Amino acid sequence: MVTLPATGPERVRMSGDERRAAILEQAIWLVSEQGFSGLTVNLLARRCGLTTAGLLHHFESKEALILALLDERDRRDRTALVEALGLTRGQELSRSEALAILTAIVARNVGQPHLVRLNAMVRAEALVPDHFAREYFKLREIRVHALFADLVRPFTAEAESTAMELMAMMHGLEAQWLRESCGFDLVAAWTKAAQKLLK
Amino acid sequence: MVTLPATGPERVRMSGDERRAAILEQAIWLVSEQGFSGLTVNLLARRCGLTTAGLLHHFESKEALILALLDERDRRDRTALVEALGLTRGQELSRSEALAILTAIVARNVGQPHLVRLNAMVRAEALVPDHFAREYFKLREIRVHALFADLVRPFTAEAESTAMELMAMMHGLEAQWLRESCGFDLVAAWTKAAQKLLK
DNA sequence: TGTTTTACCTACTGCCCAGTAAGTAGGCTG
DNA sequence: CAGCCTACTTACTGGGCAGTAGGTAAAACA
Repeated sequence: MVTLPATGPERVRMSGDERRAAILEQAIWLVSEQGFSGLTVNLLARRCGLTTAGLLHHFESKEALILALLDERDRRDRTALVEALGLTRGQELSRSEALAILTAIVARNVGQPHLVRLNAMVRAEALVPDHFAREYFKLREIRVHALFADLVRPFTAEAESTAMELMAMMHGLEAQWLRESCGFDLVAAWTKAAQKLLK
Repeated sequence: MVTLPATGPERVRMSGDERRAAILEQAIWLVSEQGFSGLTVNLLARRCGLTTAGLLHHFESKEALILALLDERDRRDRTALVEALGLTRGQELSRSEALAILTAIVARNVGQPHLVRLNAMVRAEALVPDHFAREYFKLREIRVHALFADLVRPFTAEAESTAMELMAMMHGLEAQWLRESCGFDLVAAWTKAAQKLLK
């Protein structure tokens, strides 16, 4: 292996937790820039100022790293969701309150297109029948589906199908927005679309 | 390279065109089964009963092969679309006629999930900023967008945004359908959703 | 202060990758 | 039947890949 010299003099020694966090942060950027198949252990290691072996000291395999990556992204997402739901926890929401929450989620995503891209790309990659992350996404979508359904149930007869439509629309619009290099107002497009779905 | 022996006695010699078609057919299956990164020249060659070198006699590089693959898929899709549009060419469509056409497109896709998966996976992969297929998908989505907009213009004030919503919903629902292993009635879900969007 | 733990390195392995060079053999055309 | 075109082969190359073995030195702890 072409173990390039680690970034020379300014080599840093971090604690395990710090280093792992730094690696995951870089990994998120790398996947979003280069795609899933563009994530190589050596490249990621170099970006972190490490060697391959140094990186693999913290994650025992590439697959383990990717699963940790997904968890990390998920954790951030969940945090944001909880914030968006915020004070309204457990209440019966009105149509416009639900719409506001859904829009807040999308609005947050607008601020971090690299995370949205990461998500979109790995989610698609995981469509491969025996993909190791397939189950992960299946479960995740079930959770989000349940959340959306709860959100709209108070004022919608068909909460299940509406939730599915909202998810499909959100993912679909986000993908188009990424394809057009964030060149249109995603929040506006989403709000307009979501209103049609929330009848 | 581990050039495995080509399939022994039943080795077939085809004409260039036949062989190229056979290779593309196999490639479509392979990508849809293994993902984009699962497409290796050697594996594809073996599935076609060829060696790596034999395959590369027909496509000068892997990238050229993939672009040919996209064109092939596109060609099939367009053929289907023309069929769906069929007799209605150039007419002003009613809302229910437009819905019928949109549903026909989805209904056709239900019959070939491997093509849908191929499409979804490569489209996501092409979100990478400098991906060689990025421009391809950008143009393609513009074309489909224009087509959908024309379809709904006669009875919709906001044809542009509605077309975008339809595309997003179609892709989003198809992705969920694939993730759930074709485990729900995609056409029904689509029809219900499209009706909400066509106001 | 001596011992242990751990972050990280150098140096390496074996594998698979896309692609090439040079030759063989089957089918078509003169 | 002669010669050519082309489909396809064997055999190879250089490079990148994930992962490993074994060592070094800094921090943490006794």
